Amino acid sequence: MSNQVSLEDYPRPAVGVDLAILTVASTTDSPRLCVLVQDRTAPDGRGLPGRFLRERQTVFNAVGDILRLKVNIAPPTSPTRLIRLFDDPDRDDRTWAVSAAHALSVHENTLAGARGDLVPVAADGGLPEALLFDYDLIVREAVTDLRERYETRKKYRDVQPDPDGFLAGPFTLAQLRRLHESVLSVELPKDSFNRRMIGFLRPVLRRNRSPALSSDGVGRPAQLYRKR
Amino acid sequence: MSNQVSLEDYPRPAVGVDLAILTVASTTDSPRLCVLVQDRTAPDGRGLPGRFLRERQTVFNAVGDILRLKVNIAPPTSPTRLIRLFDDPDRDDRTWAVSAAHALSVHENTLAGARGDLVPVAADGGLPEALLFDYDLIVREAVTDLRERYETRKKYRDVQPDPDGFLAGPFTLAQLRRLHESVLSVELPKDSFNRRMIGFLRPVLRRNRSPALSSDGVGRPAQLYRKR
DNA sequence: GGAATAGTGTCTTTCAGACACTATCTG
DNA sequence: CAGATAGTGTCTGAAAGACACTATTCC
Repeated sequence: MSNQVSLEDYPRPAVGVDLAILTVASTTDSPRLCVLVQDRTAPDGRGLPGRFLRERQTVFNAVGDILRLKVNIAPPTSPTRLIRLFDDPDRDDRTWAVSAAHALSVHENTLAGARGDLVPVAADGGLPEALLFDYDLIVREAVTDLRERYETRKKYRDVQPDPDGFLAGPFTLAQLRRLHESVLSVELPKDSFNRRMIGFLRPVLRRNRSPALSSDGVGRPAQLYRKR
Repeated sequence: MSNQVSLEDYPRPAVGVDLAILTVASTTDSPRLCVLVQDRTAPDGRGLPGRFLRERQTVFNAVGDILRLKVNIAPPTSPTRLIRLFDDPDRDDRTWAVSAAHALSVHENTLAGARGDLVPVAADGGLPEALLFDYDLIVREAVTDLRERYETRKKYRDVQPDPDGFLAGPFTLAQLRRLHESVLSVELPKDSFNRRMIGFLRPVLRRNRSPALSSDGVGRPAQLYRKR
Protein backbone atom coordinates (compact mmCIF):
# COMPACT_ATOMS: atom_id res chain seq x y z
CA MET A 1 0.00 0.00 0.00
CA SER A 2 2.19 2.84 1.25
CA ASN A 3 5.97 2.55 0.98
CA GLN A 4 8.53 3.41 3.63
CA VAL A 5 9.36 6.86 2.35
CA SER A 6 5.85 8.28 2.49
CA LEU A 7 5.14 6.68 5.85
CA GLU A 8 8.06 8.50 7.44
CA ASP A 9 7.03 11.74 5.79
CA TYR A 10 3.66 12.12 7.46
CA PRO A 11 3.61 14.35 10.53
CA ARG A 12 3.27 12.52 13.82
CA PRO A 13 1.84 13.53 17.17
CA ALA A 14 3.80 13.63 20.38
CA VAL A 15 2.42 10.82 22.52
CA GLY A 16 1.99 11.62 26.19
CA VAL A 17 1.33 9.35 29.11
CA ASP A 18 -0.62 10.84 32.02
CA LEU A 19 -0.95 9.01 35.28
CA ALA A 20 -3.73 9.01 37.86
CA ILE A 21 -2.01 7.47 40.87
CA LEU A 22 -4.63 6.14 43.26
CA THR A 23 -4.12 5.09 46.84
CA VAL A 24 -6.10 4.61 50.03
CA ALA A 25 -4.61 6.78 52.73
CA SER A 26 -5.34 5.79 56.31
CA THR A 27 -3.36 8.56 57.98
CA THR A 28 -6.45 9.94 59.69
CA ASP A 29 -9.24 8.11 61.48
CA SER A 30 -10.87 6.39 58.51
CA PRO A 31 -9.19 5.46 55.20
CA ARG A 32 -9.80 7.72 52.20
CA LEU A 33 -9.38 7.15 48.50
CA CYS A 34 -6.91 9.73 47.15
CA VAL A 35 -5.22 10.81 43.92
CA LEU A 36 -1.73 12.23 43.64
CA VAL A 37 -1.89 15.79 42.32
CA GLN A 38 1.17 17.84 41.39
CA ASP A 39 1.93 21.43 40.56
CA ARG A 40 2.60 22.03 36.89
CA THR A 41 4.48 24.95 35.44
CA ALA A 42 3.88 24.84 31.66
CA PRO A 43 0.45 26.33 32.17
CA ASP A 44 0.29 27.27 35.80
CA GLY A 45 -2.02 25.02 37.81
CA ARG A 46 -2.38 21.56 39.24
CA GLY A 47 -2.62 18.29 37.41
CA LEU A 48 -1.45 14.73 37.08
CA PRO A 49 2.15 13.67 36.51
CA GLY A 50 2.86 12.88 32.87
CA ARG A 51 5.54 12.70 30.23
CA PHE A 52 5.99 12.26 26.51
CA LEU A 53 7.15 8.96 25.07
CA ARG A 54 10.87 9.03 24.23
CA GLU A 55 12.23 7.30 21.16
CA ARG A 56 11.00 3.71 20.88
CA GLN A 57 9.90 3.76 24.50
CA THR A 58 6.98 1.66 25.76
CA VAL A 59 4.19 3.00 27.95
CA PHE A 60 5.40 0.78 30.78
CA ASN A 61 8.79 2.36 30.47
CA ALA A 62 7.42 5.89 30.37
CA VAL A 63 5.36 5.16 33.49
CA GLY A 64 8.57 4.08 35.19
CA ASP A 65 10.20 7.36 34.19
CA ILE A 66 7.24 9.35 35.49
CA LEU A 67 7.38 7.59 38.83
CA ARG A 68 11.14 7.90 39.21
CA LEU A 69 11.68 11.38 37.80
CA LYS A 70 8.47 13.24 38.50
CA VAL A 71 6.98 11.46 41.51
CA ASN A 72 10.21 10.30 43.09
CA ILE A 73 9.07 6.79 44.01
CA ALA A 74 10.07 3.30 42.87
CA PRO A 75 8.52 1.97 39.62
CA PRO A 76 5.27 0.04 39.89
CA THR A 77 4.58 -3.59 40.50
CA SER A 78 0.86 -3.58 39.81
CA PRO A 79 -0.39 -3.20 36.24
CA THR A 80 -1.09 0.21 34.76
CA ARG A 81 -4.56 0.56 33.28
CA LEU A 82 -5.35 2.44 30.11
CA ILE A 83 -8.25 4.75 30.86
CA ARG A 84 -8.74 6.87 27.81
CA LEU A 85 -7.07 8.46 24.84
CA PHE A 86 -7.20 12.24 24.58
CA ASP A 87 -6.84 13.24 20.95
CA ASP A 88 -8.18 16.76 20.60
CA PRO A 89 -5.52 18.29 18.31
CA ASP A 90 -5.80 21.64 20.13
CA ARG A 91 -5.38 20.05 23.53
CA ASP A 92 -1.79 21.19 23.93
CA ASP A 93 -1.15 24.61 22.42
CA ARG A 94 2.56 23.92 22.03
CA THR A 95 2.20 21.10 19.54
CA TRP A 96 0.04 18.27 18.21
CA ALA A 97 -0.09 15.90 21.16
CA VAL A 98 -2.10 12.82 21.93
CA SER A 99 -2.30 11.65 25.51
CA ALA A 100 -2.90 8.18 26.86
CA ALA A 101 -4.40 8.55 30.32
CA HIS A 102 -3.53 5.69 32.64
CA ALA A 103 -4.39 4.74 36.20
CA LEU A 104 -2.16 3.04 38.73
CA SER A 105 -3.06 1.80 42.19
CA VAL A 106 -0.30 1.84 44.79
CA HIS A 107 -0.05 1.08 48.45
CA GLU A 108 0.03 4.08 50.69
CA ASN A 109 3.55 3.32 51.91
CA THR A 110 4.91 3.42 48.36
CA LEU A 111 4.06 7.11 48.27
CA ALA A 112 6.08 8.07 51.33
CA GLY A 113 8.19 11.02 50.18
CA ALA A 114 6.40 11.36 46.85
CA ARG A 115 6.28 14.77 45.18
CA GLY A 116 2.74 16.18 45.18
CA ASP A 117 -0.37 16.00 47.35
CA LEU A 118 -2.80 13.21 48.04
CA VAL A 119 -6.17 14.76 47.29
CA PRO A 120 -9.24 12.87 48.53
CA VAL A 121 -11.79 11.75 45.96
CA ALA A 122 -15.42 12.74 46.56
CA ALA A 123 -18.31 10.28 46.48
CA ASP A 124 -19.11 11.24 42.89
CA GLY A 125 -15.52 10.57 41.81
CA GLY A 126 -14.62 14.23 41.55
CA LEU A 127 -12.00 16.29 43.36
CA PRO A 128 -12.42 19.31 45.62
CA GLU A 129 -10.32 21.40 43.24
CA ALA A 130 -10.37 21.88 39.47
CA LEU A 131 -7.36 20.47 37.62
CA LEU A 132 -5.77 21.55 34.35
CA PHE A 133 -6.88 20.19 30.97
CA ASP A 134 -8.93 16.99 31.05
CA TYR A 135 -7.34 15.77 34.27
CA ASP A 136 -10.59 15.91 36.25
CA LEU A 137 -12.15 13.59 33.70
CA ILE A 138 -9.21 11.20 33.86
CA VAL A 139 -9.56 10.99 37.64
CA ARG A 140 -13.28 10.37 37.36
CA GLU A 141 -12.85 7.54 34.90
CA ALA A 142 -9.95 6.05 36.83
CA VAL A 143 -12.08 6.02 39.97
CA THR A 144 -15.01 4.44 38.13
CA ASP A 145 -12.67 1.78 36.80
CA LEU A 146 -11.29 1.13 40.28
CA ARG A 147 -14.74 0.96 41.84
CA GLU A 148 -15.85 -1.67 39.35
CA ARG A 149 -13.11 -3.94 40.61
CA TYR A 150 -14.14 -3.44 44.22
CA GLU A 151 -17.86 -3.85 43.56
CA THR A 152 -18.40 -7.40 44.79
CA ARG A 153 -22.06 -7.21 45.68
CA LYS A 154 -23.13 -8.76 42.41
CA LYS A 155 -20.21 -11.03 41.76
CA TYR A 156 -21.04 -14.09 43.83
CA ARG A 157 -18.21 -15.96 42.22
CA ASP A 158 -14.73 -14.59 41.64
CA VAL A 159 -14.74 -12.10 44.48
CA GLN A 160 -11.29 -10.62 44.98
CA PRO A 161 -11.00 -9.16 48.46
CA ASP A 162 -8.45 -6.49 47.55
CA PRO A 163 -7.76 -6.59 43.81
CA ASP A 164 -5.42 -3.59 43.77
CA GLY A 165 -3.49 -4.53 46.89
CA PHE A 166 -4.18 -1.54 49.10
CA LEU A 167 -3.82 -3.74 52.18
CA ALA A 168 -0.32 -5.03 52.74
CA GLY A 169 -0.13 -7.61 55.50
CA PRO A 170 -2.83 -9.55 57.33
CA PHE A 171 -6.03 -7.63 57.99
CA THR A 172 -9.28 -7.96 59.85
CA LEU A 173 -12.69 -8.13 58.21
CA ALA A 174 -13.44 -4.67 59.58
CA GLN A 175 -10.30 -3.23 57.97
CA LEU A 176 -11.20 -4.87 54.69
CA ARG A 177 -14.72 -3.50 54.91
CA ARG A 178 -13.53 0.01 55.66
CA LEU A 179 -11.21 -0.24 52.65
CA HIS A 180 -14.15 -1.16 50.43
CA GLU A 181 -16.28 1.57 51.92
CA SER A 182 -13.66 4.21 51.22
CA VAL A 183 -13.07 3.00 47.66
CA LEU A 184 -16.78 2.77 46.85
CA SER A 185 -17.89 5.73 49.00
CA VAL A 186 -20.70 3.57 50.35
CA GLU A 187 -21.60 2.12 53.74
CA LEU A 188 -21.57 -1.65 53.66
CA PRO A 189 -23.52 -3.83 56.12
CA LYS A 190 -21.11 -5.70 58.36
CA ASP A 191 -22.84 -9.08 58.35
CA SER A 192 -23.45 -9.41 54.60
CA PHE A 193 -19.96 -8.17 53.83
CA ASN A 194 -18.34 -10.68 56.18
CA ARG A 195 -20.32 -13.59 54.79
CA ARG A 196 -19.48 -12.59 51.24
CA MET A 197 -15.76 -12.25 51.89
CA ILE A 198 -15.06 -15.05 54.32
CA GLY A 199 -14.89 -17.71 51.61
CA PHE A 200 -12.12 -15.86 49.81
CA LEU A 201 -9.93 -15.36 52.87
CA ARG A 202 -7.56 -17.57 54.80
CA PRO A 203 -7.37 -17.10 58.58
CA VAL A 204 -3.88 -16.40 59.86
CA LEU A 205 -2.72 -18.94 62.47
CA ARG A 206 0.09 -18.73 64.96
CA ARG A 207 2.80 -21.35 65.24
CA ASN A 208 0.76 -23.21 67.84
CA ARG A 209 -2.20 -23.26 65.42
CA SER A 210 -4.21 -20.88 67.52
CA PRO A 211 -5.88 -18.05 65.54
CA ALA A 212 -3.86 -14.85 65.17
CA LEU A 213 -5.84 -11.89 66.44
CA SER A 214 -5.49 -8.17 65.95
CA SER A 215 -5.11 -6.22 69.17
CA ASP A 216 -6.32 -2.74 68.32
CA GLY A 217 -6.78 -1.88 71.96
CA VAL A 218 -10.50 -1.44 72.35
CA GLY A 219 -13.21 -4.05 71.86
CA ARG A 220 -12.97 -7.73 71.14
CA PRO A 221 -9.87 -8.61 69.12
CA ALA A 222 -10.61 -9.70 65.57
CA GLN A 223 -9.35 -12.62 63.54
CA LEU A 224 -6.62 -11.72 61.05
CA TYR A 225 -6.92 -12.93 57.46
CA ARG A 226 -4.92 -13.06 54.27
CA LYS A 227 -6.19 -13.35 50.71
CA ARG A 228 -6.66 -16.99 49.83
CA MET B 1 9.93 22.73 31.90
CA SER B 2 10.86 21.91 28.31
CA ASN B 3 10.60 24.64 25.69
CA GLN B 4 9.03 24.39 22.25
CA VAL B 5 12.20 23.71 20.38
CA SER B 6 13.25 20.63 22.29
CA LEU B 7 9.69 19.28 22.36
CA GLU B 8 9.48 19.34 18.56
CA ASP B 9 12.91 17.76 18.29
CA TYR B 10 12.09 14.50 20.00
CA PRO B 11 11.22 11.63 17.66
CA ARG B 12 7.57 10.69 17.60
CA PRO B 13 5.77 7.47 16.83
CA ALA B 14 3.31 6.98 14.03
CA VAL B 15 -0.05 6.48 15.73
CA GLY B 16 -2.27 3.84 14.19
CA VAL B 17 -5.92 3.12 14.75
CA ASP B 18 -7.03 -0.49 14.30
CA LEU B 19 -10.66 -1.42 14.25
CA ALA B 20 -12.45 -4.58 15.34
CA ILE B 21 -15.84 -4.20 13.66
CA LEU B 22 -18.34 -6.44 15.42
CA THR B 23 -21.75 -7.42 14.17
CA VAL B 24 -24.35 -10.12 14.68
CA ALA B 25 -25.07 -11.76 11.36
CA SER B 26 -28.38 -13.57 11.04
CA THR B 27 -27.96 -14.67 7.45
CA THR B 28 -28.18 -18.33 8.36
CA ASP B 29 -30.53 -20.10 10.76
CA SER B 30 -29.29 -18.64 14.05
CA PRO B 31 -27.51 -15.33 14.55
CA ARG B 32 -23.73 -15.36 14.99
CA LEU B 33 -21.33 -12.83 16.43
CA CYS B 34 -18.79 -11.93 13.72
CA VAL B 35 -15.76 -9.72 13.14
CA LEU B 36 -14.84 -8.08 9.88
CA VAL B 37 -11.51 -9.44 8.64
CA GLN B 38 -9.66 -8.07 5.63
CA ASP B 39 -6.74 -9.12 3.47
CA ARG B 40 -3.61 -7.08 4.08
CA THR B 41 -0.73 -6.68 1.70
CA ALA B 42 2.06 -5.04 3.68
CA PRO B 43 2.88 -8.35 5.31
CA ASP B 44 0.75 -10.87 3.52
CA GLY B 45 -2.10 -12.21 5.65
CA ARG B 46 -5.40 -11.29 7.18
CA GLY B 47 -6.12 -8.71 9.80
CA LEU B 48 -8.27 -5.81 10.91
CA PRO B 49 -8.74 -2.60 8.97
CA GLY B 50 -6.56 0.22 10.26
CA ARG B 51 -4.84 3.45 9.36
CA PHE B 52 -2.34 5.94 10.71
CA LEU B 53 -3.48 9.26 12.13
CA ARG B 54 -3.04 12.09 9.59
CA GLU B 55 -1.93 15.53 10.68
CA ARG B 56 -3.99 16.83 13.61
CA GLN B 57 -6.62 14.19 13.02
CA THR B 58 -8.76 12.76 15.83
CA VAL B 59 -9.36 9.07 16.37
CA PHE B 60 -13.02 9.58 15.51
CA ASN B 61 -11.97 11.09 12.24
CA ALA B 62 -9.51 8.32 11.46
CA VAL B 63 -12.22 5.75 12.18
CA GLY B 64 -14.42 7.53 9.66
CA ASP B 65 -11.61 7.31 7.10
CA ILE B 66 -11.11 3.63 7.79
CA LEU B 67 -14.80 2.92 7.30
CA ARG B 68 -15.09 5.00 4.13
CA LEU B 69 -11.81 4.19 2.45
CA LYS B 70 -10.92 0.70 3.63
CA VAL B 71 -14.25 -0.86 4.53
CA ASN B 72 -16.41 1.05 2.07
CA ILE B 73 -19.33 1.74 4.42
CA ALA B 74 -20.81 4.90 5.94
CA PRO B 75 -19.13 6.34 9.07
CA PRO B 76 -20.36 5.14 12.44
CA THR B 77 -23.18 6.32 14.62
CA SER B 78 -22.41 4.26 17.71
CA PRO B 79 -19.40 5.12 19.85
CA THR B 80 -16.02 3.58 19.18
CA ARG B 81 -14.45 1.91 22.17
CA LEU B 82 -10.77 2.03 23.03
CA ILE B 83 -9.65 -1.51 23.70
CA ARG B 84 -5.93 -1.38 24.16
CA LEU B 85 -2.75 0.39 23.22
CA PHE B 86 -0.08 -1.62 21.43
CA ASP B 87 3.27 -0.04 22.05
CA ASP B 88 5.92 -2.64 21.36
CA PRO B 89 8.49 -0.55 19.45
CA ASP B 90 9.30 -3.51 17.18
CA ARG B 91 5.68 -4.17 16.37
CA ASP B 92 5.90 -2.65 12.90
CA ASP B 93 9.25 -3.30 11.23
CA ARG B 94 8.88 -0.30 8.93
CA THR B 95 8.93 2.33 11.66
CA TRP B 96 8.21 3.15 15.30
CA ALA B 97 4.44 2.80 15.48
CA VAL B 98 1.97 2.77 18.33
CA SER B 99 -1.48 1.40 17.69
CA ALA B 100 -4.73 2.19 19.43
CA ALA B 101 -7.01 -0.81 19.02
CA HIS B 102 -10.68 0.11 18.96
CA ALA B 103 -13.93 -1.80 18.72
CA LEU B 104 -17.09 -0.75 16.93
CA SER B 105 -20.47 -2.47 16.92
CA VAL B 106 -22.57 -2.06 13.80
CA HIS B 107 -25.84 -3.40 12.57
CA GLU B 108 -25.58 -6.19 10.05
CA ASN B 109 -27.22 -4.12 7.31
CA THR B 110 -24.56 -1.42 7.63
CA LEU B 111 -22.03 -3.94 6.39
CA ALA B 112 -23.83 -4.77 3.14
CA GLY B 113 -21.18 -4.39 0.45
CA ALA B 114 -18.33 -3.99 2.93
CA ARG B 115 -14.86 -5.07 1.89
CA GLY B 116 -13.70 -8.13 3.82
CA ASP B 117 -15.26 -11.19 5.40
CA LEU B 118 -17.44 -11.62 8.45
CA VAL B 119 -15.66 -14.27 10.47
CA PRO B 120 -17.63 -15.90 13.30
CA VAL B 121 -16.26 -15.59 16.82
CA ALA B 122 -15.85 -18.80 18.82
CA ALA B 123 -17.21 -19.31 22.32
CA ASP B 124 -13.81 -18.46 23.83
CA GLY B 125 -13.67 -15.18 21.90
CA GLY B 126 -11.13 -16.46 19.39
CA LEU B 127 -11.34 -16.83 15.63
CA PRO B 128 -11.05 -19.96 13.48
CA GLU B 129 -8.02 -18.48 11.69
CA ALA B 130 -4.87 -16.79 12.94
CA LEU B 131 -4.56 -13.10 12.14
CA LEU B 132 -1.49 -10.92 11.65
CA PHE B 133 0.25 -9.13 14.52
CA ASP B 134 -1.78 -8.76 17.71
CA TYR B 135 -5.09 -8.73 15.91
CA ASP B 136 -6.31 -11.97 17.51
CA LEU B 137 -5.78 -10.39 20.90
CA ILE B 138 -7.66 -7.25 19.89
CA VAL B 139 -10.62 -9.35 18.78
CA ARG B 140 -10.58 -11.27 22.03
CA GLU B 141 -10.60 -8.15 24.15
CA ALA B 142 -13.21 -6.46 21.99
CA VAL B 143 -15.48 -9.49 22.40
CA THR B 144 -14.93 -9.55 26.15
CA ASP B 145 -15.80 -5.87 26.30
CA LEU B 146 -18.95 -6.45 24.25
CA ARG B 147 -20.01 -9.42 26.34
CA GLU B 148 -19.79 -7.40 29.52
CA ARG B 149 -22.39 -5.03 28.15
CA TYR B 150 -24.73 -7.88 27.26
CA GLU B 151 -24.26 -9.72 30.55
CA THR B 152 -27.47 -8.78 32.34
CA ARG B 153 -27.80 -11.74 34.66
CA LYS B 154 -26.26 -9.88 37.57
CA LYS B 155 -27.45 -6.38 36.81
CA TYR B 156 -30.95 -6.35 38.26
CA ARG B 157 -31.15 -2.65 37.75
CA ASP B 158 -30.02 -0.84 34.63
CA VAL B 159 -30.56 -3.68 32.17
CA GLN B 160 -30.18 -2.52 28.61
CA PRO B 161 -31.86 -4.96 26.24
CA ASP B 162 -29.59 -4.25 23.26
CA PRO B 163 -26.88 -1.78 24.26
CA ASP B 164 -25.03 -1.88 20.93
CA GLY B 165 -28.13 -1.75 18.73
CA PHE B 166 -27.80 -5.00 16.83
CA LEU B 167 -31.59 -5.19 16.52
CA ALA B 168 -33.08 -2.51 14.31
CA GLY B 169 -36.87 -2.42 14.43
CA PRO B 170 -39.33 -4.10 16.79
CA PHE B 171 -38.37 -7.56 17.94
CA THR B 172 -39.76 -10.50 19.85
CA LEU B 173 -38.42 -11.76 23.15
CA ALA B 174 -37.15 -14.86 21.36
CA GLN B 175 -35.19 -12.74 18.87
CA LEU B 176 -33.74 -10.69 21.70
CA ARG B 177 -32.80 -13.84 23.56
CA ARG B 178 -31.14 -15.39 20.52
CA LEU B 179 -29.17 -12.16 20.08
CA HIS B 180 -27.92 -12.41 23.66
CA GLU B 181 -27.14 -16.07 23.24
CA SER B 182 -25.05 -15.43 20.14
CA VAL B 183 -23.19 -12.52 21.73
CA LEU B 184 -22.49 -14.38 24.97
CA SER B 185 -22.11 -17.84 23.41
CA VAL B 186 -24.35 -19.22 26.13
CA GLU B 187 -27.80 -20.80 26.24
CA LEU B 188 -30.20 -18.68 28.26
CA PRO B 189 -33.34 -20.04 29.91
CA LYS B 190 -36.41 -18.64 28.19
CA ASP B 191 -38.47 -17.91 31.29
CA SER B 192 -35.84 -16.16 33.38
CA PHE B 193 -34.69 -14.15 30.39
CA ASN B 194 -38.20 -12.97 29.58
CA ARG B 195 -38.94 -11.96 33.13
CA ARG B 196 -35.64 -10.07 33.38
CA MET B 197 -36.15 -8.17 30.12
CA ILE B 198 -39.86 -7.48 30.12
CA GLY B 199 -39.59 -4.48 32.42
CA PHE B 200 -37.18 -2.73 30.08
CA LEU B 201 -39.31 -3.18 26.95
CA ARG B 202 -42.37 -1.46 25.57
CA PRO B 203 -44.92 -3.60 23.70
CA VAL B 204 -45.66 -2.40 20.19
CA LEU B 205 -49.35 -1.66 19.64
CA ARG B 206 -51.29 -1.28 16.43
CA ARG B 207 -53.41 1.75 15.65
CA ASN B 208 -56.45 0.07 17.18
CA ARG B 209 -54.45 -0.52 20.38
CA SER B 210 -54.33 -4.26 19.85
CA PRO B 211 -50.89 -5.83 20.37
CA ALA B 212 -48.66 -6.04 17.30
CA LEU B 213 -47.53 -9.62 16.75
CA SER B 214 -44.76 -11.15 14.71
CA SER B 215 -45.97 -13.68 12.17
CA ASP B 216 -42.96 -15.88 11.57
CA GLY B 217 -45.10 -18.58 10.06
CA VAL B 218 -44.83 -21.43 12.48
CA GLY B 219 -45.99 -21.54 16.08
CA ARG B 220 -47.89 -19.02 18.12
CA PRO B 221 -47.13 -15.45 17.01
CA ALA B 222 -45.13 -13.45 19.52
CA GLN B 223 -45.59 -9.97 20.91
CA LEU B 224 -43.31 -7.35 19.34
CA TYR B 225 -41.37 -4.98 21.61
CA ARG B 226 -39.17 -1.93 21.40
CA LYS B 227 -36.61 -0.72 23.91
CA ARG B 228 -38.29 1.43 26.52
C1' DG C 1 -20.32 -3.65 85.18
C1' DG C 2 -20.12 -0.59 80.93
C1' DA C 3 -18.30 0.61 76.51
C1' DA C 4 -16.70 -0.96 72.37
C1' DT C 5 -15.93 -3.99 68.81
C1' DA C 6 -16.35 -8.95 66.73
C1' DG C 7 -19.06 -12.46 65.09
C1' DT C 8 -23.42 -15.14 64.12
C1' DG C 9 -28.36 -17.03 63.92
C1' DT C 10 -32.54 -16.01 61.68
C1' DC C 11 -35.98 -13.79 58.90
C1' DT C 12 -37.47 -11.45 54.71
C1' DT C 13 -37.01 -10.18 50.06
C1' DT C 14 -35.32 -10.68 45.53
C1' DC C 15 -34.13 -13.08 41.71
C1' DA C 16 -32.28 -16.99 38.82
C1' DG C 17 -33.22 -21.34 37.11
C1' DA C 18 -36.02 -25.63 36.63
C1' DC C 19 -40.26 -27.64 35.46
C1' DA C 20 -44.57 -28.00 33.87
C1' DC C 21 -48.37 -26.30 32.20
C1' DT C 22 -51.46 -23.42 29.15
C1' DA C 23 -52.14 -20.55 24.74
C1' DT C 24 -52.20 -19.85 19.85
C1' DC C 25 -50.65 -20.31 15.52
C1' DT C 26 -49.81 -23.63 10.80
C1' DG C 27 -50.62 -27.61 8.13
C1' DC D 1 -55.56 -33.54 15.09
C1' DA D 2 -49.96 -32.99 15.68
C1' DG D 3 -46.17 -29.93 15.74
C1' DA D 4 -44.19 -25.76 16.92
C1' DT D 5 -43.46 -21.74 19.32
C1' DA D 6 -45.13 -18.22 23.01
C1' DG D 7 -46.03 -17.20 27.54
C1' DT D 8 -46.77 -18.07 32.62
C1' DG D 9 -47.55 -20.15 37.43
C1' DT D 10 -44.98 -22.27 40.91
C1' DC D 11 -41.21 -24.18 43.40
C1' DT D 12 -36.38 -24.28 44.99
C1' DG D 13 -32.09 -22.39 46.10
C1' DA D 14 -28.74 -18.63 46.59
C1' DA D 15 -27.60 -14.53 48.39
C1' DA D 16 -28.31 -9.61 50.23
C1' DG D 17 -29.81 -6.87 53.84
C1' DA D 18 -32.11 -6.05 58.37
C1' DC D 19 -32.24 -7.13 63.12
C1' DA D 20 -31.02 -8.92 67.20
C1' DC D 21 -28.38 -11.48 69.86
C1' DT D 22 -24.00 -13.48 71.82
C1' DA D 23 -18.73 -13.14 72.52
C1' DT D 24 -14.55 -11.03 74.07
C1' DT D 25 -11.71 -7.50 75.04
C1' DC D 26 -10.31 -2.89 77.93
C1' DC D 27 -11.47 0.38 81.34
